[in-house]
Amino acid sequence: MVKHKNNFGKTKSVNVLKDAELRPTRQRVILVSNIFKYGNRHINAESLHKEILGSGEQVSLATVYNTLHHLTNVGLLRQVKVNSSQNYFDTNTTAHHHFYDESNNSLIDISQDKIKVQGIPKPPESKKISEVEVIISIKNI
Amino acid sequence: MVKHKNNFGKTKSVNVLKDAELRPTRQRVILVSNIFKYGNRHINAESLHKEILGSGEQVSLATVYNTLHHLTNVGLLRQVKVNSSQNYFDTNTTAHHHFYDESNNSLIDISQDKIKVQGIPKPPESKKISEVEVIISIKNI
DNA sequence: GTTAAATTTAGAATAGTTCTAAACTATTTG
DNA sequence: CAAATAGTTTAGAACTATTCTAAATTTAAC
Repeated sequence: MVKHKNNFGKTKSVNVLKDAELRPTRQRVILVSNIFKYGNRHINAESLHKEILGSGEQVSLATVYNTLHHLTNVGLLRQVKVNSSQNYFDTNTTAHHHFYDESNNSLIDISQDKIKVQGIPKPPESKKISEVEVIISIKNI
Repeated sequence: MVKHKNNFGKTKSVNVLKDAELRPTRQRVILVSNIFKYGNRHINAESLHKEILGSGEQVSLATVYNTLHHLTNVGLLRQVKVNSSQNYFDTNTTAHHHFYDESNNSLIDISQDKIKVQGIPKPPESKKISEVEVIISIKNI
């Protein structure tokens, strides 16, 4: 897969963090730059941590977890509901769906307008719907 | 919630196991009886284990895990893909969908004929679809 | 610059699950 | 039906992903 490196440098990362009312610490700036440097991605904590160490920067794994959760709380990331042992965070926070490849635990986006879900029932009393997600599991033929 | 106890005694459990080419050991018979005694359920290993110990029977946790996986492999159970820390096994193996209650990690079945998913895209080259699942996350108002 | 508050960190703790290898049980064979 | 063998169970160790803790550090405000 070809990844396009976007313009997501230090200044932009600092602004993103400030807008989210998160202090732009050295670690968070590194994390935000890496997370949003490419187009939409599906990230898990361990591999993001390795990626950052690999680029010569130092951020602890605990901070990676903390930051992923902070970014999720402010709506910059979204957790994907797949039954992998690891937690996946998606940089695409707009409504969309996923192929989930069971053979290598990878996710592929499916745009919202491709798939129509009809007949969503009313949620139970005193509950509201927070998200509708279609997961299409795939495996090798 | 009211649970209806069905007729799923020892003989029936033994037959279910034999049909699945699993040896009907004491432990497996206990497990199968408990799993299928009520209507459709969403089970996780820890609580099934507690339930069995509570009824005065002895089965190790390792055997609970082993048996849940065996039953899944032969198609008697199905794993549900929600992003809880625990793995859920569903006794309803027919195609259907779920409400996932984020407030208490519980699942509610939605029958297949209620929800229509249209426009499922073709899977990538040399992959095939193994399952299409709609997860409607709900939370307290 | 000083201070107060927020953040980071290493490592411990936790939770859920899988692994291991010895003991046991079910089935097959003679 | 006894012995052989193949499959199963088990306790506990190991493992993996994640969260917690509390001390050290950094940031932001004054």
